[in-house]
Amino acid sequence: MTGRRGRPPREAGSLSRERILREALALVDEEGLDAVSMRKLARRLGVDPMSLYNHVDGKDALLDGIAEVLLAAIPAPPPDADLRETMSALAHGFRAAMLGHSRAAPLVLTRRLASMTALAPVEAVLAPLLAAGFPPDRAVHGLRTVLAFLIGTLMREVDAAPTFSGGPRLAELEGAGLPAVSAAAPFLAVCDHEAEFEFGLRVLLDALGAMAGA
Amino acid sequence: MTGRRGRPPREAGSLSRERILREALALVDEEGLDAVSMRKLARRLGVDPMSLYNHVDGKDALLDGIAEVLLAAIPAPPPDADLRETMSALAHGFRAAMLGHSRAAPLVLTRRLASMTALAPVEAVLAPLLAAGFPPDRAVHGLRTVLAFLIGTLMREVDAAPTFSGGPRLAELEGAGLPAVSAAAPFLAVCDHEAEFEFGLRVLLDALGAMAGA
DNA sequence: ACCTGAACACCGTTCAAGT
DNA sequence: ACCTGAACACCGTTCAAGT
Repeated sequence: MTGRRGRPPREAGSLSRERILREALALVDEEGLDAVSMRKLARRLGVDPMSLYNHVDGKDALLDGIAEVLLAAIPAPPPDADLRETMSALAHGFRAAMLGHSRAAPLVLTRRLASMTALAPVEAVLAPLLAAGFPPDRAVHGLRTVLAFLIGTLMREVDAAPTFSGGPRLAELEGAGLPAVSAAAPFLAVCDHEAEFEFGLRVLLDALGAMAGA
Repeated sequence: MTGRRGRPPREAGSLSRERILREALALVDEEGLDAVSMRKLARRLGVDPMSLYNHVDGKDALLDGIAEVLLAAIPAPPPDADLRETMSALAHGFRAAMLGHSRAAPLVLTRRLASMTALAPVEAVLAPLLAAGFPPDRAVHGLRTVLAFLIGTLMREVDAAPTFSGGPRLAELEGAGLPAVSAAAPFLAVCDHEAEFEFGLRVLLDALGAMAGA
């Protein structure tokens, strides 16, 4: 922990939306989403809580701003790649961006974003689908299916969704009429996120590839 | 008179975990998750805020309790159905349970549950997979893939995830280097949740069926 | 244009006291 | 065993006042 608490009046250009968002993301990374408050963030910035409102529209807008920072970290796919490579690159880029800030990821995965920066990845997905011959309605269909998978999978990786890991003990299960659960218990106890992700992605990209033919 | 000792003119029966959870769910249904507070809930129940703590372990446990109520509403699948029918019935039951309380659904979709009631649906999914010949590790694989899809899809239906509906106006898109987005704009503007759900589910159940053969 | 501090209307939870 | 109210340490945000 670096000692950036008690701050003298000025330092490297005082407040700005960018500096606020960067500090907010650092706060989420360190202490989690529940720890975010306008007052605590202001304290970290050495500033009165109300000063934040000159650059950010309130707490909800602040959280949206953090989500946009995460989304902006998704790299653009190589422009010469085919449909499958493009989709795969974007999916992996999305995943890497979320896992790089796993405590902030739920902001992207659970909030409705209406900003322009949210549209850049959408463009990057739709463009190759249209180029592959998908009519626009089915391209949107494909986009949404892949996105639902990504959101659901990442929600689990990011610890916000159930894995059934350290749950109840095995002994209770057998006596409780849960034979299948107890038979699979050792595999419920661990989760290879990487493998789960690759498996699901392959299934979906195969299905998209088959649709592209028709 | 009514069996219980004289008590201030409150509604029938005093406090109980069950009554608290029912009222909490009603509060979420009416005002949304953000409106839930221990104090407001107590007010609705005509009770001191601190009385709730005799039946519930705090706000987080209260929210977990609401999630369990939702999960308990998933009907058991018909016992004589085959793999595909069983999985389909459970998926539809899960969806119906979430859509029946869409503002509370994020509690199920985003929180890690470690309770026994969360395991009943898991048992119901694993049992037919094992019966169909899946080894336990691959059955868990299948469970998790379907669950990720359900969570991602329902998160969108429940309004917690992006649909790209009422976003920026079309005119801005063309000038912003988003040709694919603007070409698909009319389809991004609407979302047939039912059709999206059925499409994705079919893709996954087909893949599971193919795996069952091998 | 930006920053500040007091003030308002809330929170979740601890604790000591009541029945 | 259950319920209560005061108290503590917080919130997000409005507003009037400062520079």
